Amino acid sequence: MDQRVKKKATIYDLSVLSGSSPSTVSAVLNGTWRKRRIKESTAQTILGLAELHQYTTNLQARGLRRSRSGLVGLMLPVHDNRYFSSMAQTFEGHVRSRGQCPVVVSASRDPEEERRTAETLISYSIDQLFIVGATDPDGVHEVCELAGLRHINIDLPGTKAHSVISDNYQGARMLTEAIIRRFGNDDPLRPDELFLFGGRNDHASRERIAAFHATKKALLGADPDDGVQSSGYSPDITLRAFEAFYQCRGKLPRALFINSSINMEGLLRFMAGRPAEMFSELVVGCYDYDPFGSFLPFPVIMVRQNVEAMITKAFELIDEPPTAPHTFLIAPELIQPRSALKGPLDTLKDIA
Amino acid sequence: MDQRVKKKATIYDLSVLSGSSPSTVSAVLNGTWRKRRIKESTAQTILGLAELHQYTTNLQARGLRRSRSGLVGLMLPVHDNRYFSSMAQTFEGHVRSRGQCPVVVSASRDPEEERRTAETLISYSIDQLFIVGATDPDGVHEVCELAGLRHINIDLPGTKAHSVISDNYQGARMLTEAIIRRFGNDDPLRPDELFLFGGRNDHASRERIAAFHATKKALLGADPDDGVQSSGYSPDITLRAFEAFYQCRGKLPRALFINSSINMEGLLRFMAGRPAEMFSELVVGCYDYDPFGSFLPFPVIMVRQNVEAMITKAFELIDEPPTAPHTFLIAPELIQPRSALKGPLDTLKDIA
DNA sequence: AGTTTCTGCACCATCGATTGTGCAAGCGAA
DNA sequence: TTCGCTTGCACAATCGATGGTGCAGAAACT
Repeated sequence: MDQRVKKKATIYDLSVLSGSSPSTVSAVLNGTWRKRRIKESTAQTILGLAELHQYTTNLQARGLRRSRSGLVGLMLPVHDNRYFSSMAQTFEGHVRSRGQCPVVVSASRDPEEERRTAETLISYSIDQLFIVGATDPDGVHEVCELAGLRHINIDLPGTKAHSVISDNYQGARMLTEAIIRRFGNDDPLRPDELFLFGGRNDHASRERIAAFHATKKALLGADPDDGVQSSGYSPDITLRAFEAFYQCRGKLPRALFINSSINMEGLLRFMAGRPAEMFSELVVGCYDYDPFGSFLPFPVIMVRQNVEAMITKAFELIDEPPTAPHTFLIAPELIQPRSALKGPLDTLKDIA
Repeated sequence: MDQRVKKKATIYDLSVLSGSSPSTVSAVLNGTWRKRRIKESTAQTILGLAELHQYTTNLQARGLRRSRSGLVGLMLPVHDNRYFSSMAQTFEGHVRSRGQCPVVVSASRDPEEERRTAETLISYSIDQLFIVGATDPDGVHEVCELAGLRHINIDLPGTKAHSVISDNYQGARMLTEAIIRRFGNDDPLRPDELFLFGGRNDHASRERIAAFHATKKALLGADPDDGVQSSGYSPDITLRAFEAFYQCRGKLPRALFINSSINMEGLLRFMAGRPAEMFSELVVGCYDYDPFGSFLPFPVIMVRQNVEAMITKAFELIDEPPTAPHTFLIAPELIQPRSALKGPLDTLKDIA
């Protein structure tokens, strides 16, 4: 009875021990026993035995029978980033509070990997899939659709399922404006002194770049065409973009719009080894919030996407009866330099 | 045939279509068909049909039968932190390269939650569990042991299973030394000017604190008893510790040893709203690495734990036949201020 | 021709839980 | 006493894949 590594108890074991049938045991243990008119005392007996023998449901068996698993998937581009990891943290909280089990995986922004990952999750009969920042949301949709899996896009929109995304245009507008206004009237920013680094050809980048251009034009009167240096979502490519810029012009712009914290890491790589004074006059706007990024030696204005609101909205939508795909915008928030905001961790129990 | 949301094809469907038995189909699809002496041509037929009908294995069914799932679990304290999220990123790479599916979940440093989480994962018949930074590793061990689940501790050691952890003592020694040496001989640091913030009563904190004391004593000749302000792993408690300290002494210490990046966020919260000049002379050592943290306006010396080495070692150990529990130390690395290091993301394909 | 050895596959029990259905015993009413 | 209803549960099919075993027919050998 107390041997190490004993087999786990099953409903059949409890059935023998209790003298009831497996189906009765099953009903008692999964809570449907009142509906099946099982006597209270029978239920108590079985529950007692279950406790005693440390019974736990084999969720694979249940999943096989019910053809759902109780697993809820979150597919991220990458883990190693405060934006996405706070997404994971928030997501977990929601899933847990629904009594399900979160499964967080990353797919490296690779369309092929994204589809494979979705397929794997489907093979485990996950109940729902939240697709965050996918490079090819519609490709993933295809896979989910075939399997009849409820899914929703977050952060980057698709055309075939609901999407909940940051209001990138407004966010970028606010950010560009804040960067420009940061310079006083005595020495105002010139249009050719503000550059955008990062981004690629995705919806978020396009919106941000459009807002960047429009706001520059509106506030600075002009907007030279070369104001944007695409460099994907890679620190190293961004580093090279900065190096190329620097080589070419002999200096950095006075002000930068950086498309994401990942690109911001490219700026850090550029800064490493160069004198701090080189950057003392710099003003940076970054479309993402990172508490440490907010305290760099130069002013960094950041945009915090409202992760909590996005996840909440996504959970609402995913449960609703399906309608024509729609994209929901969630307003992000402008964060002044030197701000240390609370995050999902702050809701955890504090233990000193 | 092309209806939306058709049921997924099973081996039975393919069995009918191909005229072979389900077991033959199964063998062909899971690759054991040569061992079962299935004719090449039969196999090809079935593979062709599988392709045609987009067959994918129902992994819950397989898992039920084989009583393993192909899932490998990683249990983190929290997601929203560069140390743990880089752990997740690295872990994923390893699991994927073994053809299994990573499942990353967090358990909030709550012993109860840790055990529940382990139990849930066990109910899904995960194959292995990597337990990172658990508050009660031995409690989790108990649960795993009962289920015969292979598991290993990372970051915080347990006494009942192998552990792979950072060499906290050496790391803290290096860090303390680097902080002290940062001050020149003309205005050397006094013992009562260096304080440690953060940490609680766990193995890592104890080791670090011990090394902190020892190194202070060795290099500064003395070590007043009140040099340590425990504040758990919570930004807010750390904030309050700084506020209390400041209230009491009217200033911050000249030098700080901060126990983790989470505690470091407490310092950020303290900085927010206070003038930057207040911190211009500060020297900080932080036991954790965060690229943005490395570029704060004052020198921040960081310790980077070798996540890749830890995970690699853990994978080696978890596959080995079990022996008496042993703790393996992995040397961390001292990172000079203003360093932007490569991380797990840099191994991904760069797409501009 | 008779016997042994391969080939190539089918059969069937099994993993553990779920759920539609059936049915006996008990009870009240007619 | 008989009919009908309720109570309390057991039976058995099912989810999809796996793998041990057995067996017919062909090939090889004596």
